[in-house]
Amino acid sequence: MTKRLKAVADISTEEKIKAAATKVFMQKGYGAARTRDIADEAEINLALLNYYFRSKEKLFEIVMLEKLHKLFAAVLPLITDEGLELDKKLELLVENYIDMLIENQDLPIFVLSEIRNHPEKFAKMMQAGSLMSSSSFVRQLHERVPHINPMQFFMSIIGMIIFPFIGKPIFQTATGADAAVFNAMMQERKRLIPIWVNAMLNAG
Amino acid sequence: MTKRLKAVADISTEEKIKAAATKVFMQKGYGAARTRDIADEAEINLALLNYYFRSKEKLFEIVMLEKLHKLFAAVLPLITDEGLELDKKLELLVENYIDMLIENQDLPIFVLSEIRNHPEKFAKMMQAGSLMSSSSFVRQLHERVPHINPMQFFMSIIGMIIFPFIGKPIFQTATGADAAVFNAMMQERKRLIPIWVNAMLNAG
DNA sequence: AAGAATTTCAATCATTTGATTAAAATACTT
DNA sequence: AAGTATTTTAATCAAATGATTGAAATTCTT
Repeated sequence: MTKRLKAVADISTEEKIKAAATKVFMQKGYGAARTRDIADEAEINLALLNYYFRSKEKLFEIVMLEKLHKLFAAVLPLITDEGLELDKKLELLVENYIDMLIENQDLPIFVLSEIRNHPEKFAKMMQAGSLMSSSSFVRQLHERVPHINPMQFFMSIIGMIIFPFIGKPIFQTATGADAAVFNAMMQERKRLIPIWVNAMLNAG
Repeated sequence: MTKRLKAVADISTEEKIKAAATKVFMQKGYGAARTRDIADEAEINLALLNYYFRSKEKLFEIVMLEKLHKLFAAVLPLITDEGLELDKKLELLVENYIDMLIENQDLPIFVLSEIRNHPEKFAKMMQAGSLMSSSSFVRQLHERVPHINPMQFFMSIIGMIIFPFIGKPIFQTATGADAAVFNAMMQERKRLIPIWVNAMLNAG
């Protein structure tokens, strides 16, 4: 009861700060992000940031956990699905992942560079990593091409999906392409990558 | 004459600072790197950093330019070589690049995340980017599979080569592999990727 | 409407950080 | 060896930064 209408305000300000923090952390990374940048972006007093989140680090952990989840949620449920054959799984994986990445273009570079900068934390992510290597997707790859380490295929598939978004600043200027052209190319890859992977599996 | 023996000392201290800066910048990124970390790492007085390099930013530019060069030097001369047929070029590209990356495992994530954090600078790199899309390698890809944008192949090939190094923290825990196992897998990829790319080109 | 709880703010603190300075130490020239 | 130029150091500065405080404003309860 004491909480009913309060909760509304809570969400409003707290979410405003979290959204601003997400934006600033994603742009500059944890180390270069300033709590004042976040406060300005959220249009709130600096003290409110500490009032709601106690510290820069705690706020970052919340943002980071959400991003980590987003990066893995698009792939884990699919590749661990036991009742889906390889070809269909591959097709859905590519389509879902590329769609998500088009909407979140600098998610991968953010997550991967922050992981590199704070390798100590992220024991939680290790869990997701292990789930991958024991997934039915990897097992199916192994059954299809028994004499090659399925992780070799897995790294290649994920690389083909994710890497264009990480290397975008280079590729985009390389091709002189604007955002629309880049996105169109990513759309095209939803069709190409499954064809290519099948060719790789048959060659492997 | 005034410079003869002086030069020896110059190189020693200046190089010590540059080496320390390289290490710290690569570990933490520009924004989170502290000049005092660099001075400590180099075992020199903080003032010497500014004596030799004027500022943190100038020092960073030197380090960054070297890293950028290293990242592109391993690939540009090869893919722009007009007198090498596609298959051989691909084979050499994969071998050279993977060898270089095994020796410089966090080069890609460092360069790519710094480019993202300071997109304004790096007009120099755009040059390298353009050289790629007009390279004979890309032209040869286009001749081999005319109905597909050769940059689609190019992104996939570079992605298969580079991405495992960027995603290493995840893949390594995913597989429970130590550094030696990871490196062995990268060696194995020197053989696999050319086979796979050929299969892709034939399927394309 | 009065009183209590929550939220917001301006001001301020203690550290950290990039950079400078002036003096000391070292190396070089003659 | 004396004098000059170069390199190194300790001390310090001003600005930036994460965080706190106490009071003001707002919202909620009764």
